Amino acid sequence: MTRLPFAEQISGLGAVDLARRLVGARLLVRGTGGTIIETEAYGRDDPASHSFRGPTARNAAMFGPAGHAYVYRSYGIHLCFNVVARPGEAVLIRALAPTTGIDLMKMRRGSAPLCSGPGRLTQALGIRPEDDGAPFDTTDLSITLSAARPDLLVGPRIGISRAQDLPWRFGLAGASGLSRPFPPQPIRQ
DNA sequence: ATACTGATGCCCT
DNA sequence: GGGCATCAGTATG
Repeated sequence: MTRLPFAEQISGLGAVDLARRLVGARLLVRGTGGTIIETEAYGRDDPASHSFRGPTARNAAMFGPAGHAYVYRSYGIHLCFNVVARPGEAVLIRALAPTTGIDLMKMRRGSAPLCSGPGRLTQALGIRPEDDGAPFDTTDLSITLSAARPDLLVGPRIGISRAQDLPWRFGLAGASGLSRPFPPQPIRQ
């Protein structure tokens, strides 16, 4: 049973919808990976987004094809890994529950936590600057969406100074290994 | 538990 | 020169 290319599965989704869909999906990078448990959406007219001021050399992948990777260096030290949605929109992957290649992740990281936080996750998975702009559905890089729609936690994004009010951070309810706790969730009935 | 600091790349004004 | 979509280490309640 074949499956649609990842780019087609997410075709037309904005960053917020894609961020919600990616929680619970499986991410594999060259033999390491796990279940995505935390994401953040970054929009096109979003003051906290790298795309806010339009295309540059650094953010070019955010304006490239949907369903490709956007990888950038953060604070000069860490890499952060995103999935491109509509033009100028992307989803930051902030945490995984590791399932595959855990020994390799431990060698790269040295100590726990392995994938709790965007910089730790890229180190554990061996993400490289050259992965910027790369497609999924390859032997190096793949995402498998989950059929289930798990309960999500929602909260403000981490580590930004603008648009702090937007509830564009999403987490898998009940997951351990979130990069930070979520605020108390509103009651759903 | 929170608070600060240094490491470092690179786009922005 | 300023400001980060961060982390690890250290210091202090």
